[in-house]
Amino acid sequence: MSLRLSLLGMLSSHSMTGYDLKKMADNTIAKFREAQTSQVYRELNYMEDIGWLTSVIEIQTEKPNKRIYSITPTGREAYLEWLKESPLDEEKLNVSVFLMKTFFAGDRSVKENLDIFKQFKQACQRKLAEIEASFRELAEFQIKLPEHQAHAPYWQLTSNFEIAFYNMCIEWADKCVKAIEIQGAK
Amino acid sequence: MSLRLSLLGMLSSHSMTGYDLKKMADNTIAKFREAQTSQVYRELNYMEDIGWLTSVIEIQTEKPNKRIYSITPTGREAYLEWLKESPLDEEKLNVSVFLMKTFFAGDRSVKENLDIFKQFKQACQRKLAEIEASFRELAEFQIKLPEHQAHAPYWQLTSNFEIAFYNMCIEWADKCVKAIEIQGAK
DNA sequence: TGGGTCATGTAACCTGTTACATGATTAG
DNA sequence: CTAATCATGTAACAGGTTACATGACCCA
Repeated sequence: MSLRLSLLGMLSSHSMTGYDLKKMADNTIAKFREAQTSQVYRELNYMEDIGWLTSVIEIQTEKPNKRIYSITPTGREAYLEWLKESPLDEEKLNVSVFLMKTFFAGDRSVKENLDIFKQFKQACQRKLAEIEASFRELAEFQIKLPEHQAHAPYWQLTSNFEIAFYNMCIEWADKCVKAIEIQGAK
Repeated sequence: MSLRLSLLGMLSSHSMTGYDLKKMADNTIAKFREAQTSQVYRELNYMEDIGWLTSVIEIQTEKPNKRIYSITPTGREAYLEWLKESPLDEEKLNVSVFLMKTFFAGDRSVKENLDIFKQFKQACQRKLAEIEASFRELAEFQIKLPEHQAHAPYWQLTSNFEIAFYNMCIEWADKCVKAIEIQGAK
């Protein structure tokens, strides 16, 4: 789903071939979501079927012909709607999807971006609170299963990771807000 | 795959039903990998087919009968092999798989754990170096596509995230090593 | 002469998700 | 009376991965 929308996002600034999209994805969003060639072509077919894209074949003599995809108004609408969704509208806080959207955030207004990053921060703070709660649950679980003693210290390490992760996200979100404010002031 | 191995890991300390496994997964590894009931049963069937598990039906009168799964020696071997693999043996550094394994790290020796966490740290350091390289690639990409000016500051934010993430991982790995050393000294 | 780039895709498979189905007991 | 708990699963679908197939041109 999010690969689909990312391809759409790339096509929203340029018409391109599947081949170009694959290369662009490798250079940009690959860290959050890899794009297999086969999946790229499948998604393009699908989006053409549902009317988000149209394609034209360009005949070349020295090189293989290429099929150039362009976004349609319906496609652009779908893309902007996806971008607009805040991390709270999505069923759960999915950080890698959030990062993919950040990659396309230039297609949102500065105000929208400020709001979204602030919401993201709050969502992370709530996550931290949840982790504390599940910490207690895990402790109860440990009491019920005393034979798991050897495992307990490592369970703690995974909880520590989560806490460090969301704290990092919060700090990052703060820095993003500042950066966007400076950008917006220009 | 990693859900499969996680279920196997849980069964390696206790024989349990699918229902128990689902509950246990919800209480423990759910943050890294969710387990749908349907998938749990499918994986159990599959692992029984390939000889990693056996099952016995326990007839109950007041409650529905239950099918209790037990790990076989082949299954235990497969589990320990999976656990032993360092983050470098796996094709790519997958942090959430690493965390799942951390959850089961009590089934590895203290020495193995120390090695693995040190290797994890090194892998993260290498990732940081890669990010710097891809930073430059992204910059080139921007030069080629000057119309992407509005996007550039947000691309920067995603790179910042990655850097913060791997730095956090490195710090966490250091703390883990210290914690394991203290634990091992007992 | 061998590997990289350009350019398209198909087929099969694996994993994960959603929705559906059943039914008794027990606690509030 | 109603919701939760115990306990099992199937079917269909969606999304991502792996492997395969083709073929010309260009550069070292």
